[in-house]
Amino acid sequence: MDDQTRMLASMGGLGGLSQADVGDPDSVRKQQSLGQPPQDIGDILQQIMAITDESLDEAQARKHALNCHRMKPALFSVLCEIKEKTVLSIRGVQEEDPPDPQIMRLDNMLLAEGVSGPEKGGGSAAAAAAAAAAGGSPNDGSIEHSDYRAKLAQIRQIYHSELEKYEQACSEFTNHVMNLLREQSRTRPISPKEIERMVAIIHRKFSSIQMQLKQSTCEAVMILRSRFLDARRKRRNFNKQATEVLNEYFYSHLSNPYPSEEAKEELAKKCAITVSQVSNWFGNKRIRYKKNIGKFQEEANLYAVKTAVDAANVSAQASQANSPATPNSGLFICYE
DNA sequence: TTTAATGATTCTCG
DNA sequence: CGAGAATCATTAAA
Repeated sequence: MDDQTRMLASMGGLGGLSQADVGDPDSVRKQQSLGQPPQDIGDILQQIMAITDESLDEAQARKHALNCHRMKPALFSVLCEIKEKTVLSIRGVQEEDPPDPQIMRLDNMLLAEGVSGPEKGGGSAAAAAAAAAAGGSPNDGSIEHSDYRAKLAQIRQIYHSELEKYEQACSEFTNHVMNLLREQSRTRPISPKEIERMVAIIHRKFSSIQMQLKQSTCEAVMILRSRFLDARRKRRNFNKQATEVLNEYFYSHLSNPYPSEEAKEELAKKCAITVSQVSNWFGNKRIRYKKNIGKFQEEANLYAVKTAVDAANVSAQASQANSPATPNSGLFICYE
């Protein structure tokens, strides 16, 4: 066997031109058409069993001979060309790769929710924006909001770690495949273009995985948001002391029960609720009082007495301590 | 279980 | 944008 024959033999699998093919076409047809798998596997096993150190050495030697052969580059380039031409016809199907509108939408949403994009800062800013949009001053540090933020942060963290994992796996896999192909390109006609295409295919696959990740993250955020909104609807009655403070203010300003922004803030602080809750309370109270003054008369009297008593106490204390009168308590309570 | 009370939301209007 | 009004949804009382 001279070098050229041997070379052809070793390339046989790919080019479809093995000695067996040339020498005995019938045998191939027999194997392919009727298909006798048991025999095939048996053959293969036998071949594997027959591998010896010498045969491995021989294969290595053949490989080396092939690599060094002066005709190799020319032959490979021709084979690559042929391959390229046959592949070209198939390629058109999966060629187009425009920026997916779906993935853009997901990206935008993740960015808006502060999941992707700049780290911590962006996230809390978005949460703060959500809090502000929910109505109320930005420092409404209610439990739900911090809870929401915490959950969002958790989602963000998972998202980032997963994304990183996928990216790492993708680059690892790509490297692996590229190395493999480069290695094989020494014994098989593989053009750089083909490697490039392979890499592109891998990236497409991984980006589809990434899209799934983004999608599920979006879903998680949506669920969190809806739960958050629901949670806001779940109300808890204010504690007794808070209601008392609010009622006191209301009935002692009955002629003009519209607390200023500062007064609201003060009340909010006293009652351990938010300013918007104070606003809600006064809105509700005003309308409900107006609707049925009779029903609230008892309450009104009660608080009037209370503030009157308080005022009396305060003034008594004040006169006792000989200190200036307190500025703002029950001054226009004239209940008898 | 029904009902009243109550905090929150949503809408319109000035 | 804030107030009023209607309404929703939950809680507490009956």
